Amino acid sequence: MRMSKLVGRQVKETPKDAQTVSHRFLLRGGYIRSVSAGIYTLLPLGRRVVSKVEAIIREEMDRVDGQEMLMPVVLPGELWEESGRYDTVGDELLRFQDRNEKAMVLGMTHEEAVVHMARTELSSYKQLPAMVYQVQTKYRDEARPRAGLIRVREFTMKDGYSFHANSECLEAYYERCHDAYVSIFQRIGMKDVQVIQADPGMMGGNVSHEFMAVAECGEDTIFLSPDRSYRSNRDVATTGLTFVQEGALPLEKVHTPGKTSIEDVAAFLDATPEQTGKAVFYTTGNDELVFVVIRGDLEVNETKLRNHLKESELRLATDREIEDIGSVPGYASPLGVAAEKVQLVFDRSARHSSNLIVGANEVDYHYRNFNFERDLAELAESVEIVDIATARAGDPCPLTGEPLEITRGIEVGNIFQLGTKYSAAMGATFLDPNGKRAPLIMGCYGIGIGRAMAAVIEQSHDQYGPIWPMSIAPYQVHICALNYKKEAVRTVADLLYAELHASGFEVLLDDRGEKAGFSFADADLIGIPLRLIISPKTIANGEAEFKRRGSEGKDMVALDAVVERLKAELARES
RNA sequence: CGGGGCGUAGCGCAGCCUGGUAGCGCGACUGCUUUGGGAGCAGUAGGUCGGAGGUUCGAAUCCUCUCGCCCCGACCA
Repeated sequence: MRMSKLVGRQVKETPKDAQTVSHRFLLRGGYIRSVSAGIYTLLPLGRRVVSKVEAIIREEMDRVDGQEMLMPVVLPGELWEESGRYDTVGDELLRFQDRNEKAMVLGMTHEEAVVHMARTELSSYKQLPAMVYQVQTKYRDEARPRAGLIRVREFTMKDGYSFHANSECLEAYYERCHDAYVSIFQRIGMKDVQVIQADPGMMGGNVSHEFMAVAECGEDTIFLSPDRSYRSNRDVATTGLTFVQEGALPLEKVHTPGKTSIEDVAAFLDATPEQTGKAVFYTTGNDELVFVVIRGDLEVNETKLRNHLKESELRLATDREIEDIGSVPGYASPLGVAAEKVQLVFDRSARHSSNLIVGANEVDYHYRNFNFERDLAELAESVEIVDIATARAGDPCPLTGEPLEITRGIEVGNIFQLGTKYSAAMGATFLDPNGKRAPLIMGCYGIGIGRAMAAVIEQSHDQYGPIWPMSIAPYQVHICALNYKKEAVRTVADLLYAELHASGFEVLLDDRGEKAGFSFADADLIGIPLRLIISPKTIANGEAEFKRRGSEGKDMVALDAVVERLKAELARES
């Protein structure tokens, strides 16, 4: 490609709307342009990078027996009603009506569509397992798009769906897909991708993993053990915390005037927050009250609680609601709680700690020395004890006991063992060898392609621009022809350009005749890995200067050795 | 959806407080010179000041409403 004809200019000044590194460089390098909040046009350079990412993904998906297909972006609402998600998914699902006032949606993921296909195409165990995938536009009406391609409304995703006759088959295939993902992210040049346990969320299912590109600007918080053997999303992270267990002291009611917060009570009674039990009330979507007890220094993790209760809606209860069940806000107590009016949930921290300070369910009073075993013996059967605490940096790792570290990550891929959630709801069944009908067992596998491109830049750049891995660079070689308007330079540059083309290289030729600094700065901003500089000086010696993007060194190469040299450089990459 | 910020030429901004009919840098176009880290000179084109309403003799500037964009948070396969 000749740069004089390349659509998409490089911009010197940083657009004020761009904050993150990848956003700035994608904009400035002429890779993308914003059309509306979270909606982008891919310029030719950006399209080339994305095509390469897609090609690698296709190869790896085909290698695990995936079959590429293509489903529609616009889907009938009734399909989403069948799965139940028409109502359960929030406003991210863009709903609209067609001219006949029929409810339609823009696909934000394609479980419904793929099950619609599967229930007519997959009817026998002999066809299983099967995996189909597509590279397709998704639309999610995000409340707040941000950070360029990291969080957008319209985006391209590779989504794959597997179908199995039994869960062993799903689990085995899930592993294969996991490995394919590891290899995809390696091949597109990501330097640090952590596979972590995740919360399946609205997708449903039990097992799910997220592929996180470690980056400062990431939106997700990841917990890691120092040796990386434990890796988890904040939503599911657990800890190896131990709890103080000593002999139970006598229960003692104490006057604590006006002390309603954990900090105040602890300070007033000369104790630490770890020696207290905190009462937190939630209200479910059905207006039922949940009474959570957790050690005072810990915070409730609402995602864990939501999963435990199998409630999609959960909010903090109002004082009024707390009073309605006979509890006293600020002094609520597990002791004497109206167990028939409220679901009592004990975090393991409160269950396994002894002699806690808890509310007395009476204004201005607390109890010392609450012990679950002794004081709630009669409820021991009915009270659920679970881990619903938010993990903290520095908490012991559940596997190694080492302090957990926290880092930020960009979710570039995720995989789920869906099970039969969609197939059962939508009647996608197959006949097993005994002629028995059963719902298909499913897995699904996604990669955000634009996001992956942005994540690579986050992990591979310098102050001047991206440093593309060879595997996804828009071009492999960038020729800066200085003084291109001089015939001698033009002749050599054009010849080299043609020669490299003939040898199979992807080449960008800067034939604009700009000043050296201008040309170099644009080359840095584009970030192509191999650079050749041709100028009156170099051709006088029959040479070109070779430089690798992102490294300091440069050297002179004889013009007739250039192809060979570049081939060697290319080989070094793979 | 809560909080904050910003909308003036393709991009980055000044002007607004204290109303008087729009400017700077970069970019674009033409010509000449220049050519190894974002060149110089001369010239040209380009803006209903996000939109609507109001106050005023007069509004980019003051008031009201509205739309859009960015950031933080909530939310988020």
